Amino acid sequence: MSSKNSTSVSKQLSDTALELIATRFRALAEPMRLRLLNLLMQGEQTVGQLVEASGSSQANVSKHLALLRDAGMVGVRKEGLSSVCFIADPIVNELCDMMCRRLREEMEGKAKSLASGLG
Amino acid sequence: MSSKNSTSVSKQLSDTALELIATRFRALAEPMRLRLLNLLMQGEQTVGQLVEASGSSQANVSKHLALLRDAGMVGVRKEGLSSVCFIADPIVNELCDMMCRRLREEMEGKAKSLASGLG
DNA sequence: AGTCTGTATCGCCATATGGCGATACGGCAA
DNA sequence: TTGCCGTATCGCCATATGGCGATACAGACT
Repeated sequence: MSSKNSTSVSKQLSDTALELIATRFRALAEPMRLRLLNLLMQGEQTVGQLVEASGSSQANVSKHLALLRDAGMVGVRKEGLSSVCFIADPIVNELCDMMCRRLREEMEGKAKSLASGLG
Repeated sequence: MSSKNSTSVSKQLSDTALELIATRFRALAEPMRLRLLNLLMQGEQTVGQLVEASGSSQANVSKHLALLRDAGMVGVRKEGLSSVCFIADPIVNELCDMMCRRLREEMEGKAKSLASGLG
């Protein structure tokens, strides 16, 4: 029980844990990667499809996908010549949904205070 | 209904929405900021306390806190000479808890497969 | 074999960002 | 007023990273 992670009230995180968490969040911290994930939420897609749908270059999409793959968020399955990508970690959906919901609430709040504070 | 946002099954996100989401995630994508948030999860703290507890410089802590404040995640209340900081958005706890849980599962899985795959 | 297609990777550049020391600001004390 | 304390901000540097074009690679087709 001498672990530094006291599971009682305060859960202090170790440096390495912080790095790991930060890395995961960093994977979600780029609009293009979020776009790719958002596209993949609609179902599996080949890299080529993602390139076309995202409007970005093939090189960039490939690079972003590699990062998402390294982060364990996206999986890849070969199918003929193509690489079929899919969301490998359901936490992606949860995190994005949560963040979207929060943003929506916030925007509604802002709109309301704007409307009431116009005078 | 010719909008690119087909509201049926798939929820396509606009560019600005993606930017906003990415910005929020980016605020969580740095170990030092995660450390500050982790410290604040134990309760309100002055900037000075955070400087000491984090082991970072006063300038850096201040800069990170400013970013977290801009992201709406941390609030500040003046108390005498000091600035007392607190977590302003409960989503911080949810997101971090979720991510920590996920990492723990993952590490346990890795340990298990490592143990069984040693041969 | 050669060729084409789909992806991955490389080199480069521009920008963004973290950390540092120094300094400025704002409020309290004497 | 002067001086001190707690924070915020500035300038600088080093690194990391996104986007781009070019290229390498791997598998399928002829």
